[in-house]
Amino acid sequence: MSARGLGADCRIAGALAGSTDFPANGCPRLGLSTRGRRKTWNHPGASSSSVAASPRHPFNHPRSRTLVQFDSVADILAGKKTGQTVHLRGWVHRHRASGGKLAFVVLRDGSGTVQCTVKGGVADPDSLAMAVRAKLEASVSSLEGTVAADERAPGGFEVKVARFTLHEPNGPTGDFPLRGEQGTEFELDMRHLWLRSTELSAILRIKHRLYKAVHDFYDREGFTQVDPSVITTNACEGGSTLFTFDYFGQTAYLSQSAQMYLEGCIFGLPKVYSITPSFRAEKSRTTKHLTEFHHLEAEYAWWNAEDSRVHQEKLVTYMAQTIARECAADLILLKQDPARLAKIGTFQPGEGGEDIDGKRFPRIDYSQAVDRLKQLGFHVNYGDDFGVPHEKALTEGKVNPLFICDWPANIKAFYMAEKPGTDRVLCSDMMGPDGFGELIGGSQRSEDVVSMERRLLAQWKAMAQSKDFDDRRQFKHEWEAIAARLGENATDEAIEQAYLKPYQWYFDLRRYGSVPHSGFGLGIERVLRWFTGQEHIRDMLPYPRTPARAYP
RNA sequence: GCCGUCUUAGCUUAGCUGGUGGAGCUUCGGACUGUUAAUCCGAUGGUCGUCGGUUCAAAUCCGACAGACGGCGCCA
Repeated sequence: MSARGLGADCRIAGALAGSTDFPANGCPRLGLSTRGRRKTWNHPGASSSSVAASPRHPFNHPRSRTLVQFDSVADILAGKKTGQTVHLRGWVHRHRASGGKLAFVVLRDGSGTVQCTVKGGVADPDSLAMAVRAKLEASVSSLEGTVAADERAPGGFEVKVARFTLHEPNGPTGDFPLRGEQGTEFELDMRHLWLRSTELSAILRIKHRLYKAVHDFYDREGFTQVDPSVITTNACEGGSTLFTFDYFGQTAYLSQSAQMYLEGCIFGLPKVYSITPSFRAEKSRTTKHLTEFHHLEAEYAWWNAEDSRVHQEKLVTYMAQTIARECAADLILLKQDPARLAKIGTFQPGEGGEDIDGKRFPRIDYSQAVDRLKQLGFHVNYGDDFGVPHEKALTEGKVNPLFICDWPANIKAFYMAEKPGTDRVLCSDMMGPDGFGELIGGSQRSEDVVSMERRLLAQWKAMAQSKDFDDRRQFKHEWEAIAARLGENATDEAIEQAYLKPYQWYFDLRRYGSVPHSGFGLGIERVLRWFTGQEHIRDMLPYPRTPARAYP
């Protein structure tokens, strides 16, 4: 988050700006009916209002006297508590003291911030002394006071405090390290404390809604969520570098994709999806790469590549519409216009999409994309992969993402289905607008074992001629390792067969009851970055992992 | 892996053609019963990333190294 230039007021944790998610009366999930005859946990008739009627009402248990019912700042700011006595707890968000006889403590409780005025004569002397010396970000375990509307208070309401207690299990709270202007490096070193910022809180709340939207969508679409393992002995796809580790004496990898495991699931459950961490060991230094990211992957029996695209645009549209509707306040806090997201998935004249059922992302064939880039003055030839400048040129200023379809087989993975009579494969990359990058990579999967084995070997052996030194070294290393294992039997053909051996379980899926099928992988953090319009993908997670950072 | 930028007090930074390093915030002390990132007065705080070189003299010029950040490639 490049928050440079923002005032400290915007920077340290705080107001959640209109969230309606916070339990209105403490903890309704533990709500007990105080009136019902059946005094059971999770009584279906238990309503929070029955507890709220008495703000000091302890949980309905004779030994729970210490559990005072706490009020929420959000309710105070909504005017629901005016004139009432409230009990609050939270953190010191701002602190202003004057003369040892008056202190303003702006309290943050996760639902918002409110000014609490601690005055001599109103508060008892111990409370006043504690409030005067309270440090920024100290925790307030108990604050009791009366709510009043007051124009002098930010937000229009303040709490006139009678009792104020700090929670200091390790002695007086020290000086909070984050304040005012901060550099990127310092923010990242202090990530565990920086997580209290309003922006990160807003982003993580939006991410939560995004996950919920995904699960709602797939539930409605009849999909089953499955849990493929993140530990794998398959160095699948080849392309990306994997993190390796010792798994009880054998080399194992942190998975970079659940795809192959999902493919194995569709024969019992024809439509499956998963959300798993995926790991990439490349030293990518960009604003859209993480070494650990969250991967939404889905796989479906009987669907072809275009069926898959229709599904993908439906998913992404649902995500965008849901976030636009449910997270408007957090989007505004992040200086984003919810209307921008609301437009995603709607027909936009001039973007090249067809106006079928009013919602459709444009598609462009790979060779059309090459022609278009040539018109724009790029030096690209049929067969080339696209780089960032090409992607930007094709997506600049658009509302909807763009599908680039049916790429040449030799620059795509071996498992993609060949397009009959061409040198291409049935696949598409969904490119986010304005260079937000590849959001989805998807394809129809090949069912042809001979073709997949041929392409797998061809891509492996091509590494020997690669321009990249690491590729050549890796090929040599792998080849020699297999040869050494085979000993006297190490003919070229035997080595190649040995290389293919780990994939045999995957090819079995084609040998026994194969079906045409398709699937895709979506980078949750990439989509979230696009939705929240943030500069860097690392702020899409609480503890981002990049090549230079695994702490805190 | 390649390319670029940066590294000065706890934090954010100024420091031109080399001549004994300035500020804001924090912290500490003082004043203050209506502040809004409180304000006002005073004080503390710096082997200028590390090592080496040029020079009478280096934060400043040169080199190497380290770390961070960013761009490319790879991808989600």
